[in-house]
Amino acid sequence: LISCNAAISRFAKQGRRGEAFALFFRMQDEQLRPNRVTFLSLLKAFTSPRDFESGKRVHDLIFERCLEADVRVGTALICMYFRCGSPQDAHRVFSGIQERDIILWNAMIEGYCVAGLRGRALEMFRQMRIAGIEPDMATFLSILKSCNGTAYLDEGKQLHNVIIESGFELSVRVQSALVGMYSKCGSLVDARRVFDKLPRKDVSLWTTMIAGYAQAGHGNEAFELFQAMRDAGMQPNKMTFLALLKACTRPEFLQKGKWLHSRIQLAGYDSDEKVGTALINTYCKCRSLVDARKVFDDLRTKNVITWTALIAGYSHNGRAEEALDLYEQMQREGVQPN
RNA sequence: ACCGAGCCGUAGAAAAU
Repeated sequence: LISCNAAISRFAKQGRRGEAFALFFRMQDEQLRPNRVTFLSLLKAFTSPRDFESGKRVHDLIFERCLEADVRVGTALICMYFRCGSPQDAHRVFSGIQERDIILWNAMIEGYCVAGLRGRALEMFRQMRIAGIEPDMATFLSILKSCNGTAYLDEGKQLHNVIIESGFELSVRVQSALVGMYSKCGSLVDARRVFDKLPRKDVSLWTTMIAGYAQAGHGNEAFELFQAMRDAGMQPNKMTFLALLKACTRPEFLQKGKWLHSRIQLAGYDSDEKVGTALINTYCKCRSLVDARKVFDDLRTKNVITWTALIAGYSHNGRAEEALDLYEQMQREGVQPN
C-alpha cells in the first residue's frame, strides 16, 4: 500500500495524472484498499478544469468511504475543486467540515483569491476571525496576491500595516509578496522601498523586483538590478530569465535580448517550453522574426501558446502568409487552436 | 539477524492571444 501511495504521489506531482489514476484502480484490482494518504496523493493529479469529472469521481469514492468530512481530505478536495474551476463545489465541501483549522480556512481564501473572487475571500477572512482563528503567513500571502491592480493600492498599504503588526513581515516570502503587490498596484517606489530594506534577499525576491520593472516597461532598471543580483552572488533561475525577457520586448532591447539568450543557453534553460516561448515572443516584439523562427524550430516540445507567439509575431509584422501557413502546420501537428 | 530508505491537506517570483 505504501509503495502504491508513493508511486501515485510521484505521478500526481509530476502531472502524470493518467498513470496516477491507472495505478489507483490497479491497486484495487489487486485487493489493496486505498487509504486517506492514497486519496490525498491522488487529488494532486487534478490540476485544471479538464480534470473536473475525474476529480468528481474521486470525490464520490471519498464520500463512500466517509472521508469527506476529514479536515485534511476535505482541504485537498477543496483545493482540487478550485483548481478545476468550481468554487461552488469547493464551498459545498467546506460547509460539510465541522473541525475548521487554519489550513482549511487558508485553502478557501487562497482559492477565492486565485479565482478572482476577492469579495468572497475577504468574507471568508472575516468569518475566520469570528470563528476565533488568527491569520498566519499563508493567509496574508493569499490576500496580498489578490491586491493586483492600481485600484488596490490603498488597501494593499493597509494590509502591509496589518502584516507589520502581526510580525510576519520579517519573512522573505512575505517581503516578496509585498514587493509583488506594490508592483502590481503600480507603485514601484513602494516596491523598491520594501526591497531595499531587506538584508537577506533570495532569488525569488530579486526576481519579483526585476519582474516589477520589466512589467512596467523599465527595462534598464531591470537589467541594473540583474547586475546587482549577480554582484551579490545570486544565481538567476528560470523565473529570473523569464522576467528579464519580458523587459526586452521592445525593438531597442534586441541586443540585450540576444545577450540574454546566450546566457539562457549557458544555463541550459533554452529547451524549456516557457522560456522558449518567451524567447520567441521577445524576438517577435523586437521584429526579429528570423531569430524567433530559429528558436521555434529548435524547440522539441511546443504547445498552443508557443505556436501562438510566433503566429502573432508574423501577423503583427504584416506576414499574413507565414502566419496562416504556421496555423495550418500547427493543426497538422495535432495542436488545437484556442 | 542487524541497519537503512519510500506515500500524507493551504502559503512568495513564470510564457502567447
